[in-house]
Amino acid sequence: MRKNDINSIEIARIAGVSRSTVSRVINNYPNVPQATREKVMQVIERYGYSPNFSARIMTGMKTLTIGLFLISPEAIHDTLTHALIGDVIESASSRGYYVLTHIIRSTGDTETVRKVKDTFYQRRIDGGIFIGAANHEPFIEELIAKGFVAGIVDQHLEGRLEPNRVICNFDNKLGMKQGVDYLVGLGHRNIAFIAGDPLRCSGPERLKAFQDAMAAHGLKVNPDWVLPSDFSERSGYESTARWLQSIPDLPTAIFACNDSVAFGALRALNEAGLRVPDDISLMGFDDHLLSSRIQPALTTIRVNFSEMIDMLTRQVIETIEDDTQMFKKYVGTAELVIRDSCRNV
Amino acid sequence: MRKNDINSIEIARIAGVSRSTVSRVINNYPNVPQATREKVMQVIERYGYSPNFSARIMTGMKTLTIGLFLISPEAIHDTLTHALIGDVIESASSRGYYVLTHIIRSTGDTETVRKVKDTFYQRRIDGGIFIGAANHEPFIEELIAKGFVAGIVDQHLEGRLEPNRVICNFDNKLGMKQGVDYLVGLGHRNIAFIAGDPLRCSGPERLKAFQDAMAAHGLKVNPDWVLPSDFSERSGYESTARWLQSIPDLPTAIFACNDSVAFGALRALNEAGLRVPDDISLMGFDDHLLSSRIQPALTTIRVNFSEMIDMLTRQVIETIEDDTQMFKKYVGTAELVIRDSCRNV
DNA sequence: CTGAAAGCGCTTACAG
DNA sequence: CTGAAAGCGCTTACAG
Repeated sequence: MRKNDINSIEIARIAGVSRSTVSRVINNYPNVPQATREKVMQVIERYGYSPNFSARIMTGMKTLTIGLFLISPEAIHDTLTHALIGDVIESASSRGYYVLTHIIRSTGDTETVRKVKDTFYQRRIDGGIFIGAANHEPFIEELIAKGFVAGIVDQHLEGRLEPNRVICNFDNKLGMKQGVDYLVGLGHRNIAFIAGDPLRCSGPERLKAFQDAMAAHGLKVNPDWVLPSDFSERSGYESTARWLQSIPDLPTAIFACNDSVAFGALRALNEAGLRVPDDISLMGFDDHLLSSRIQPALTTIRVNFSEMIDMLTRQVIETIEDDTQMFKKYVGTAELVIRDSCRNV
Repeated sequence: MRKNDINSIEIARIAGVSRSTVSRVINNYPNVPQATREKVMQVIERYGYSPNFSARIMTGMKTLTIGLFLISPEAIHDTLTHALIGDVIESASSRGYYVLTHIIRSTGDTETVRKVKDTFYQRRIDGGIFIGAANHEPFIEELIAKGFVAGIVDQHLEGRLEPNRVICNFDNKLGMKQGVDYLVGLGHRNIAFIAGDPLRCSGPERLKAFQDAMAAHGLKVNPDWVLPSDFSERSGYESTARWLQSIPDLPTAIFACNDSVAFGALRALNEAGLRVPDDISLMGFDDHLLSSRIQPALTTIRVNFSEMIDMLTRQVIETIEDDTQMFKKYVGTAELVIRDSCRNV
């Protein structure tokens, strides 16, 4: 394309000052007399001049851009993920920031990881937000160690309290407790659990919280009733289908680590001729956008994603703009939402 | 933050060549002997060097980034819009491109428009995609006139066939015809229409297509039965509610310009004690993600948004990479999807 | 208060 | 095949 119409040298010449002064005006330096400022501003306005972005970055200025990196092996067709992206953009835009988004198919692909790291090293962004990463993801830790600000959804690393690490977590403990209390209150004693990705923070955390909540009622968890998944609908379906073929007797309820997995489990149950909640109760976690719309409407634990993402984005930006900030962690709320997928036994 | 660890001068020194040669290696120039290339590459690998992004841009290189600009007065909480954003990111990521997203609340805000234009002028992006713009949006036309490549969803401007203009449209004519044919086939003669935003391309286009399709059956459109909207659910609700209070008698069916508007109309109808489809039939356009899930499931015209967006993104990137490309326009498909919201009369 | 100059890190004709 | 040098457009100590 063509180069910028006009540069600061031209503006300086026309306004009858030096480039230094033009720069001072643009950057609102205090030591410029009002008269000079106005004179320069007029020329700037007249010619529609705006300083070259790359040139400014090379001198060390901020980019007013944050990166958004989605780690997802599959194409992103999940409405919840879409909403998260939208929330980050919404939140950043409202603060005058751009969002540079990229999907990371696999963190094992060195080429991709290199490109993402370069985004930071080359200062295309002032900071980044990571969604879907493993609890311990080496390249993210490397970036944090180098001092870049990183916002991470769903992470818990003991003792890592760097000021440039911004965390936002789910209240898995509270959520699981509410869910289990509710199921037990309905008379359930035999409850299966579909666990999430063991590498992600909420995978083991939700499982542990489930076990603890069960134990609080003096109930123990049958190891054969803990199924694996990776938080995806597909894995929920496959895992449940396989499990149904292998077990001698059924629990009265299934608690899924999230709603997507519950959707998959529901499908597998239906295909096996089991009806929810008549034959078996099903409980989710997250309150996915579709949870109120499926048949039967899913009883679940509501997480306020919009609020969490907005908070995370806001704090990432604050940390970028003020490097005296401390380590920050936000924990979202968890609230039982009773619908139609669980019944009395 | 801190500056890049190492620069091309260092690499050159260590490899025992000049910066020119390092640059030639990085950019895969042919005139570098294999031995030299390997020697330099080794040093680059060893030090994890990658050339500074801003510096490269200043010399006129591509940014491998496209802008995505969403024009929307309201906060974006619509799942369809979220999906569109996801599709652009998905499509661009798969081609190695980053997406810089920004929401434009109002094209009347000169400050915002200025910032968006600067994104192009300052070469932060190689091209942009616009969603939700008016059919004729001055600042977009200005960018196209300056030679920037712009991908636009839903635009038709007679005779504007610049090679850097990439268009993707809906087949409004075919869609409306299918919808009207279906309704007429069910016995409907009196059909109301909720029109879309008159400034957007598909607003007047769908209305015209509706009128033409009706005329083809010898039916004329009652002017009192053409309601306004701006394509939003809210406007569909408000417009329908107001209209219901003012009209002496009801049509047997309502054709909404899109599904969001249909959702709003449905709510207004329900609140007025009218049931769909028993008391009145309702038809949408787009096949929104929720259309199959609402009560009653909405009969509508399916548009393959994912495919449209993927095509648009792809062609924008192709146009960026090869400036000998011609003007391109893609028209999506339109297909009747029969569900439960229309009945025989 | 203000200008001349250095510096940011590349790429690309140009000359050899 | 390769290097020295110009150029991209800013900002920011520095000196006055």
